[in-house]
Amino acid sequence: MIQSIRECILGGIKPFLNNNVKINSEEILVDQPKDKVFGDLYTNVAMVYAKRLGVASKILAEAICEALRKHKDVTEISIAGAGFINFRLCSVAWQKVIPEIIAKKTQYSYTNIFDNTSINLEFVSANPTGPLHTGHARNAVFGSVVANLLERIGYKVTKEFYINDQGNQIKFLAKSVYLRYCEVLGKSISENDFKSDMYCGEYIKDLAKELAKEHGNEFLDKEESEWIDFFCKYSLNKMLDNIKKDLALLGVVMDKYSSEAELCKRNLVSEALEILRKHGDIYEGVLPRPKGIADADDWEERPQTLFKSTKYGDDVDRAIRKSDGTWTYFAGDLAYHLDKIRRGYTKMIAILGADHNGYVKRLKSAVSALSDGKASLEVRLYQLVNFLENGKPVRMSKRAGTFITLKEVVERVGKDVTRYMMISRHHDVMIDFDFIKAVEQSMDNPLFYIQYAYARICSVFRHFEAENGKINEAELMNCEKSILTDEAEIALMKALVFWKEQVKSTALAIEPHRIPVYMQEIAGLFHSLWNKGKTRTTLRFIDSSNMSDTMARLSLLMATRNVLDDGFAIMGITPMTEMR
RNA sequence: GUCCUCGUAGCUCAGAUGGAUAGAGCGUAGGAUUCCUAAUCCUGAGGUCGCAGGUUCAAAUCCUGCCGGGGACACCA
Repeated sequence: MIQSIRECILGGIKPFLNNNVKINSEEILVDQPKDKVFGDLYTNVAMVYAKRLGVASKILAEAICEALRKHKDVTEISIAGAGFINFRLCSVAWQKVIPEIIAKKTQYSYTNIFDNTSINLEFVSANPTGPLHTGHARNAVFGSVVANLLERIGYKVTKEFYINDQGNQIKFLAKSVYLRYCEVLGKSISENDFKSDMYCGEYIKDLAKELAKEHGNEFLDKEESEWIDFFCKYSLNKMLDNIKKDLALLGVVMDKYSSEAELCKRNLVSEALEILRKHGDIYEGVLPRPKGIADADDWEERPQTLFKSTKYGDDVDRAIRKSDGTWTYFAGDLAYHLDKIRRGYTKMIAILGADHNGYVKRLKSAVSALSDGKASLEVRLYQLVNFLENGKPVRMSKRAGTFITLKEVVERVGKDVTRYMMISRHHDVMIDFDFIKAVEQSMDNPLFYIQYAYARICSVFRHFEAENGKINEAELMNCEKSILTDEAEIALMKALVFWKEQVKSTALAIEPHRIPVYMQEIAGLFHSLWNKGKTRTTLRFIDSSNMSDTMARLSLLMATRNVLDDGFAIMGITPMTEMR
C-alpha cells in the first residue's frame, strides 16, 4: 500500500524530471509524522528534490499534491512548513491490510527484493579450543537473526562457521588434554606443567576423562609423536561437537562448517597467492615497526612475503608468510575467502566481535583483490557483553577458565530471554546483562510485555472458541471491517502496515535490534486498545450479541498475532500462548 | 602515536537514508479493575542530544577539532 503511494508521488514529480535526476519510487520517503496532528503520513520529497531539479519546493509540492488527490485512498492533503506534504488515508485503506496479512500469514513481511541471490553469512567461527562463551552467544544470536532478516528481503542465505582447526593452538589443546589424561590415569601433574599457551579449564579434564575411558592407558608413557595426531583429532572433534550442542541450545543451526586445514590441503592458499601475484599485489618486504605497543622491544626487522592490502584501502600491508616459511593466519583467510568466491558468492557478510575491528579492512581488501572487485564483504562488529549479578559485575578470566559459558547463561535464564537480551540492543553498544533482572517479570523486561500482548490475543480467541467453536480464517478475511475506525484501532492497523517496511529497512541496514523495538510498539498499541475496551464496552473484542462486529475485531487481532508471530520467528523466540 | 566505536531524561535505552515541538520503559506524582489476563492502561513532572566550530531552507544525525568510556594496532589465532 505504501508502495502504491510512493508511485503516485513519483507520478507527480515526473514532469519535472530531467536526464540528470533519476528517482526510484523505493527511495521516496513516506512515513508517519512524529506528531499525529500532521496527519497519517507525510513525505519530504518536495524539499529533497527541489534543489536538484531546479524547481521551487512549493511548486513541486503542489504537483505532488495534485497527483495524490487522484489516489483513491488519500484524503486531507496539505502542504506545511518548508514543503512537507501531509495527508490522511481513509479508514478503508488501513482496513485492507487485515485480509492481506491473514492470507499471507507470516509471509507478509517477505519482499524478495534480491530475487534469491545467494549470500554467505559467516558468524560465530569460534576457535575450537574451548566452550562457547557469552561473546559467542551474542554473535550467534545476532547472526541467526540477520539470517532470518536477509531471507525476508529475498536472499538465499548460507549460515557458515569457519573452523580454525590448524596451527599451534590445536597442538596446545592436544597437549593440555594429554596432561590431564595422564593425570586421570594416576600420574601426578603439577600446575607448572601447564605452559602459558595451554588450556586449563574444567572442560579439558572432562575431555581427558572421556578419552581415558574409551582408550585406557594406550597412550600413557609414549613419545609425543605417537599420540599428538590422535589427540589433536580427538580433541578437535569433541570440541566441535560441544560447540554444535551449545549453538543448538540457542536454537542456532549452521548450514556449513568450513575447515581451515582442509582448505590448506586443497592448496587454496597457494592458489590465492597466485591470483594476487598476477595482480602485482605480492612482494617481499619489511613491515614498519608497530607504534605505541608497550612491549614491542622484541620487535626486529624481518623480510617477509606481504600482501599489498593498502592498495585496497588497508592501513598497512599484511604479512602472509612467517619468517620460518609457514603461513600466517591471514593467509588462511585469503584461502577461505577465495573458497567462498569460488562457491559463487558475490555478497558476503561476516559477524565479528569488536576486538576484530583492526581486521576488517584487510578482509575487505582480500575479497576485493581475489574477486577482481566482483564480490563484496560486509562486516558487522558487535560490542562485548558485561555480565552482572544484581548490578555487580561478574568477574571473568579466560586464563583461569572462569569465564561464563553460553551454556551457563542459557541454563540460567533460558533460550528466549538470552536471545532477547542479545539482540534488543544496537550492535555497537555494550550490553549489561544482569542475571537477576533478565528473568524478572517486570517492565524492566520488555520481552514479557510483548509476550503478554501475544498471550492476551490468544486468550481472546480461546474465549471466543469456547463459546462459538473453531474460528474460520476465511470468514475473518472476508468479513466487513468498516467498524474499525477508532483511533486506537487505526493506530494498530497503521503499525501493521508499516511492519513490512520495518522488516525491509531493518534487513537492509543489518540492525536486528529494530525488530524488538518495533514489536514493543505494536504490543503497546494493542494493550492500549484492550484497555480502551474496559471503559468503552463497544470496543471490546467479543460482543456475543453482535457477531459481525466481533468478527471484524477478531480479524484485526488475527492480523496482529500474525505480525507478532513473524517478529518472534525473526528473533528466534517462541511465542507464549498463555502466561499464567 | 595511528585507526575504529560509543556519549541522548535520575537509570536502561530507541531515534535508517539530514526533516516539523527529540521518544519509550524503569523510577517518580496522581488516576483506572462488578466486564476478553491490572504482568495492563491513562494523565503529569523530568532534556544545553559530551563540548566548540562548520556545511544548509533544515543537524542528535553529515564534516573538523577537543573531552570522556570501550576496543584494535606483531611472524598469536
